[in-house]
Amino acid sequence: MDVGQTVENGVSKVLMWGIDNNNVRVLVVDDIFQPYLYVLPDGGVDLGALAKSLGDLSIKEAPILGVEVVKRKLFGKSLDFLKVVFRNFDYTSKYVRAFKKCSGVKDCFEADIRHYMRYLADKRIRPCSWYCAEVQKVDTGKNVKYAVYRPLTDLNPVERLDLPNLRVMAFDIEIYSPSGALNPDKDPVIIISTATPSEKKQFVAEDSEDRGAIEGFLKYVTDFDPDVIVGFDSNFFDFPFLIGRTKRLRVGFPLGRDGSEPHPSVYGHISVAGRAHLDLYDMSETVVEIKVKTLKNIADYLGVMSKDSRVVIDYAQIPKYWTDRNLREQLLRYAAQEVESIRGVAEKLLPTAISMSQVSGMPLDQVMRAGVGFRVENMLITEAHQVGEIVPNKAEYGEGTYTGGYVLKPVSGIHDNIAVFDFASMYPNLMIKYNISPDTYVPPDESVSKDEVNVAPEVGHRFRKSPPGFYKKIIEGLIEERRKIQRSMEKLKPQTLQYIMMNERQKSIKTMTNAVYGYCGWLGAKWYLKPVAEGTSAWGREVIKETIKLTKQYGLEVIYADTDSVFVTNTDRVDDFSREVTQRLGLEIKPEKVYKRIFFTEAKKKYAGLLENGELDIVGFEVVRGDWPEIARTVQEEVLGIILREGDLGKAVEFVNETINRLREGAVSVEELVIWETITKPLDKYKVKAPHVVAAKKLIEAGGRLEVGSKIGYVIIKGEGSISDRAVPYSLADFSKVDVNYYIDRQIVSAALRVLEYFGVKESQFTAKPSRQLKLH
DNA sequence: GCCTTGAAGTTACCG
DNA sequence: ACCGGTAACTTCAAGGCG
Repeated sequence: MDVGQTVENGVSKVLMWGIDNNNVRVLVVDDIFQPYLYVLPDGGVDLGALAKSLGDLSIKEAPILGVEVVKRKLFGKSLDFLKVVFRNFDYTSKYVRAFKKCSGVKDCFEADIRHYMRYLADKRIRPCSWYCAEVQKVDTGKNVKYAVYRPLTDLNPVERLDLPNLRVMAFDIEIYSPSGALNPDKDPVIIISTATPSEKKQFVAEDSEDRGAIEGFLKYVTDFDPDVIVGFDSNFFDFPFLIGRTKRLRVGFPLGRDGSEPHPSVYGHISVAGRAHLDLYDMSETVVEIKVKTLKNIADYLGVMSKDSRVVIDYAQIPKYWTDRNLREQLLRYAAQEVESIRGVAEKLLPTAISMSQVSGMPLDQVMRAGVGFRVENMLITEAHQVGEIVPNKAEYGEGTYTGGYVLKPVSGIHDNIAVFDFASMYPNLMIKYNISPDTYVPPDESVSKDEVNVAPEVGHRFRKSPPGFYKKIIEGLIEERRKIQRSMEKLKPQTLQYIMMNERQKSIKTMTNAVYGYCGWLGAKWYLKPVAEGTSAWGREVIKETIKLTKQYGLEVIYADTDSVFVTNTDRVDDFSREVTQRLGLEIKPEKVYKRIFFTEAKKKYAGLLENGELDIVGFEVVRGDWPEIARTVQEEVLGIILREGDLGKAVEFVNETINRLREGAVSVEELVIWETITKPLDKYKVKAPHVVAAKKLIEAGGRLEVGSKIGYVIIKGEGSISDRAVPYSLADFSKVDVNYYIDRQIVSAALRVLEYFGVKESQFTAKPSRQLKLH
């Protein structure tokens, strides 16, 4: 469930926190497994002599236990390495520096893999899974709530689909900060709320005296002894604040199972020993439908809180609600609701996190914070060890970009009865088919006979046909595992926890499989190899272009195509068509869906279609973009609906005009006009005066907080100057200030016309307005 | 100095 | 810190005109 490491008396230890089959919390400590790294010698060096001189560099604090000559592969090439085993992982980088100075040493490898990750990889242990081992009880002499063991055998995987009964606790804090600065040296924690499936608690400060509340919370957590702690933005807010506050008050904060305090860990994550701390904010990144990731939006989307009787209190209002004794009750209710939302969301998203942990091999409390690239990499490292492949060091420079997927310009307008076919997992399957892998790639300077290699079209990269590459093995393994899970799901009842878990697991496997392609073209990847990515996409383009040709030969019209999908006129012979394409191209293509009616503009990657079940599928249009205000998105969605379902142009135009009138009359809320955009870098790094940047600066000036990566919501108000000059954070503007004409011209009409101009509708058909005369104002 | 035009910068989407 | 392809917005600077 959680993994850690420590060095005691110079001995490296791996700590595995878990739950046994009697529901007892256990800590398994392995102090036998020793840290190591690989040294690549220069060619022609006397390995024995080099091994000896490396061994001579041994230092007392971290003795070298052995230097062994081993055969390993680096990018598929078999080479001699020296495996240096030593006792204390704290000295890894010291050894690397010393070894690199040593003559006869070309490079060091795998020195940056954390000890516990190497342990998991070497021992094939996946987090959040069941294992069986013979153990020896360890007497710690301490009064702890868990049993401590030392493994006597390796951990053997157990085929078990169920999860233990995890104790999950949500928490949330409220701060009294009249200045809004949220300074732990000054501002007290007024409310700490917790929620478990069976109990809700609140620890409340006595005015500004919060010591008791914090101590109460600490005692509660220690007594309840949660396995999983969840918060919302807790990595950046709740925990840092609590840590700062307890330091200031000089109270201990031993929240960890081993009595340690929460501490910053990898990927900017706060770690609590023995417990998995999860920040819902990280998990919500997987829910792409939610554009602005607030707790409220996430909870609403997942349907975890009833919308009635909800108390809404703005952050800025908290001090008022706290000071005013009559309002305090409402603040407490608000805080209780927040923590209940967190708990509810956690319940829905925990299966995703657990399955990602199982598949990537990363500990549960890291996996959702780590980027996709690192998850893939971690999975690859695990596999590399099994096939004797050394983990390469990160490339120091990239080779620039390469060409990706092919996109066919759509036939614009309305089409009836269109079938969409797509190649399932096209890139992974191409990697299997042509054995595309970092270890099968043949560099241009290497000569090899023609029939031993697959040659990528257009780009000419060569990959050995055999032996099976490292990627091929992994991808085949993942596909097989996914099939197995899907088969096992047939026997399970939907809605059961097991079914949900299996479903999440197969989805995670699919996600990871598809991410391998992106990974190998990523500059930060240890296995970065441009020809692998470039070759894969080149074969992909060949396949889709061939498919388009075959489609035409089949007498079907191709309306649109993007990367691995084609949109064609529907036929009663869809199955024949799939079979023929599959057979001719050697890659499986499947009918994915049928649109009764579909609409394209001239733009690629944008379409709206009516499915056979009556559902409207909108892709790429402003409707699905979070950086368009709700009012424009709603108008466009309605227009598309009317056009596709009823084909009634007049009605569509009328709807747009009604919305314009509603806006003119002030019958809309400011919320519908807010434009949300991400601040992607520090404000002073922007080269142009963009509206969202100007709005962000105004927010900061007014004392607001905004971090890189978060979204700013702004509206355009009336007045002089450019749009940027008139962009203000929505919290600072009321409806009377809003530039109604901007919203009509640039948002509503623009979004509506994107669709309606294909039916001859002109801008002038929308309620006459003083157009483009900002200058006269 | 004003206006038009196209490039640059920026974001968020698709697969 | 997965990839490239794409649309669309606003700003900004260059070029043309008088």
